[in-house]
Formats: sequence, structure tokens, C-alpha cells
Amino acid sequence: MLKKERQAYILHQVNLHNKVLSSSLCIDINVSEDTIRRDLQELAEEGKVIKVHGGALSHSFNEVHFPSNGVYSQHQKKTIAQKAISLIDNGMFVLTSGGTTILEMARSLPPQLKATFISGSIPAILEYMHHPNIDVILVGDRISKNSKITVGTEAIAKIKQVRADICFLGTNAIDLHHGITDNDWEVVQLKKAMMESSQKVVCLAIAEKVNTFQPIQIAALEKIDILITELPPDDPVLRPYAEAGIKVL
Amino acid sequence: MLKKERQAYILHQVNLHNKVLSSSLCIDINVSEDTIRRDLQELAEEGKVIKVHGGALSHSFNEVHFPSNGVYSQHQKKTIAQKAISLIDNGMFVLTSGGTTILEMARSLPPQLKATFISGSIPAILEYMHHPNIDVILVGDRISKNSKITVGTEAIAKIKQVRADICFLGTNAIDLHHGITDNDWEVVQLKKAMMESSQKVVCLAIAEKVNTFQPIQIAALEKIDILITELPPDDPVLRPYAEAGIKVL
DNA sequence: CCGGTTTCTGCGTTTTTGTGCAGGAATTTA
DNA sequence: TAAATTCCTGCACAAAAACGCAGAAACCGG
Repeated sequence: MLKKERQAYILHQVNLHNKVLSSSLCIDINVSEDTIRRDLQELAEEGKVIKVHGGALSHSFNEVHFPSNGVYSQHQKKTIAQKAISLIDNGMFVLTSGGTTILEMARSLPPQLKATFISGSIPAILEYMHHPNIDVILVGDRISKNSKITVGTEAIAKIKQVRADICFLGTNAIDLHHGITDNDWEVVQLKKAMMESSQKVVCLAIAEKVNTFQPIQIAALEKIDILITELPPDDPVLRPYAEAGIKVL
Repeated sequence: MLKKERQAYILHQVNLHNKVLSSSLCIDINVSEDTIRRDLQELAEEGKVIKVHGGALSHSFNEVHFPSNGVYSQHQKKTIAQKAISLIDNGMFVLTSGGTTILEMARSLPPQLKATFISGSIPAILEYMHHPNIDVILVGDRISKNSKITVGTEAIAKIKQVRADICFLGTNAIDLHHGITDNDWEVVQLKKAMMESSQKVVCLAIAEKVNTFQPIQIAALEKIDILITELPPDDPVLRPYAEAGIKVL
């Protein structure tokens, strides 16, 4: 069998099934694994397949277009993300809400981190999926198109079954009187459930949102364990929160 | 034997078998390998064949190689998508699996369609989410990074609770003996559940996948109500399926 | 018919290409 | 952490290609 012919066959298989194992290929066409590996390598260099350990993947399937740009206050959110990540250890169960700050965190997770992330936020899930070592649990239910997150009783029931180590909430508004607040009733229900299911509750908020409030309360300040903003922990704006017993990072 | 005559013969062979080995040719026409090689070279320069190490390939062989848009067989899949969409009416509950064919269908849904779509496939969900009038139910559980779909007992249990009107399966392999088959155990479990929960089962498969099979069976042919390919319904390849009682579109 | 030229073909040698194998490194899995 | 795959590197060997060359056939104008 000719080399080109073989490669065409491989490419065909990959496109048909979206993936292919080198072991099965070398039985199929009866050549050594080395030959297959070299073929896959060439095809990968030409950009026709994606080579992975043990085989190859179709290019088309793996390219999920994700809108990574144009995030509001991206720099601040990156700072917040870094602080948040320092709270995550290997083996942890992590609950996260949606929101661009969470998204930024998801993108910044170190590749060697092994943990389990649970979320109903589609954009966040997309990011977690790209991570090599993270197990992803998706919370199902009806999808709210506005917030791109699953909402509803099913979702809440599922979250309540979880016993997570830590929970990260992208926070829309936080102040001393009202605690954390939001403007979407369904999302509020969800976040409440998330807080109940976690040992530790972490709020991520850019400084702009500190000392603002929204119509619906998620929880009082006392329920929050840690508050993360892009400001240094000793910033005067944050002083009252620290005094209220919240650990400020 | 004249040179022209020889080249005509070679060209004929190439077009007939899509490939040709210089070694077999030189036994065939009883000339030295050099002569054959020179002939092939000329034919290649004229663009009539593609010369490779050890022989030559027909041009058609190589043309199918890589569609620039990224999705393999996109045109066929668009055709399939159109046929599939004709089965969906307003108000229906629709279950869908994952796969690029389903994705193509999701992209082609008419904007005025009002229906409820249920799926665990992340790429499909992304498409449904962009649709103005569709309610989207996401099936939750652990995410399989390979197939970008939720798998596991929770997902299966949720699907079994559903009573969908119709179920669209992206099909990896279908043949008369084995029915529909696949190579990912978890995905198979999921598809089984989907079939059980639906009034009507529709298989979407490009013609290439018809009359092929994979290691694990999803269901026997009898369980399928409708089969959609890009071919016209009366294509001889599909005749046996129609005779087996499947409605072929 | 005849030199001279061009084209075609085959042969021997040198290069290049393709393939498999052995070992050790790296990565995955139990 | 240990065992098992899989991957990579260098190597050897075989097949094929490239190259130069020479003999043979065809072609051609006188």
C-alpha cells in the first residue's frame, strides 16, 4: 500500500469518526505502529488532524469557537482570577457560578491542576473542558439565554446534592447592608443553593461593584467567607468587610 | 509498444483503479522501471496523475482531501439537516445527540421555529442557545471531553424521565446486520436511553457510514423509524433499509 | 541512401525515501 | 508508586528515484 494512499485512508477515518486509535489503524492496514505514528505526525504538521496520545482527532470537531476577547475590565479580572486560583488545591470539588470574572478564572487555571469543577454556566464549562486535568460536571436543566446558565428546580436540586469544598461566585453587587445581591431571580436561587452546598464561599467582585446593590438578595455578608477584588487587601474600601469578619484577599 | 500507447494504457489503469504501482506496470508492459517512471513524470507534469513514491494516484483520489471550511462533508450534512428539519413542528419536544451532523442541523433551524430541544452535547447546546425561539434543556452530568457530551448515570436517568416527540441521532455506523453501532460505550448508553424516551427515532448518517459497523451496538434496525442520508430516498444503497420497514428520506 | 540530429530506452551508480526494529524517555493508568 | 503504553531517536535495510551515459531507433534534409 502506498504511503499517500494510507494517509488518505487515515484522514478519511478521522473525518468519519472524529477520532482514531493508532493501534486499531495499524491492525487495519497491517503496518507497524511506527509507520502509523509517522503518518499521523505528517498529517498533523499539515494541519489535517490533531495528534494526541494514542491516536488522532478530527480538526473540525475540536475547534469550538469561544469569544475570549472584549471582556470588560479584563486586567482587573485577571488579577482577581490569580488570587482565586491560589485557593484551589488538587483534588478539590469546586462549584462555580457564571459571569466573566469566573470565566477569566477558568482560563487562568494552571494546566497541572487536578480538580473537579461543577457548574451550570455554559461559557465556564467550555473553558473547563479545554483543561487537560480537570473533571467537569455539568449541572443540567433549562438554559437561561440571558445568563447562559442552567436554571430551574432541577438544577437547584442537583446542586444541593453536592458537597463541594469551595464555591466561587461571580458577584454583581455587594455592600455592607444588603450583603450580596443580584437582579435575576433564577440566578439568585441558584447561587443560594451553591452557597449552601459548599464548605467555603468565595465572592469575586471588581472594585466597581463593591458598595453597590441590586434588588434581590442572595445572602447576608456573614455567609461569605472570602472576598476577592483586584485591590490590595488593605485598601480602605475593603476595611469594613474585613471588620465584618470576611477574609479579604 | 509506442510511448503514447503506453501512456494511454497507464492513464487508463490509473483512472480505473485510482492508483497504480510502477512495479506492476513495468511487469505489465514489459519495460524497465525507468521508462515507467519517466512516463509517470510526464503525465504528472501534464496534471493527469499524481506521482507518489512507488507509483501514481488518480487526481480524484486526492481532491477530496481537505475541505477549506473545516467541516468534513459539509454539503452532504447540510442536505441531511434540511430533511431532518422538515420533521420538526412547532411545540415539539426534540431530543438530540451530538456529532457534526446534528450540529449542522442545529445551525439550520429556521428562526421562527418554536420548540423545546433537549441535549447533553455542548456544541449543539451552543447552537440552540443562539436561536431566538427555542427552549433549551441541558442534560447534566460528567462531561466526556472526547465527545463533548454529558455522560453517566445521571444523564441517562434524566433522559429516561423525558417523553420526547422525536429523537435525532447522529449515527456513526449503520448496517443491516448490526443495526446502529458506535465505539464509545458511554455514548452508546446515552443513545439507547434517548431512543427509549422518544416516540420517533430518526437516524442521520452520511452515505459513507451506511453499511459500516463499529464494535458496540446501540439498537437493532427495527428500533429505527426514519433514516436520513444525503442520497435520494430511492438510491439502491438504501433499498434494503426501506424493505426492512424503515422510512427513508 | 546517408550522415547528422533528436528521441527513446535500458543500465549502473548514487541519493533519497519508506519501513521496521531496538532502546530509552515520557506519559498514562491502575 | 509501579506497570504498561506510547513516543521518540537513531539505525539498518530495502525499495524507489535521480542522474549520467550509451546504444538503438526514428527522423530529416540533402
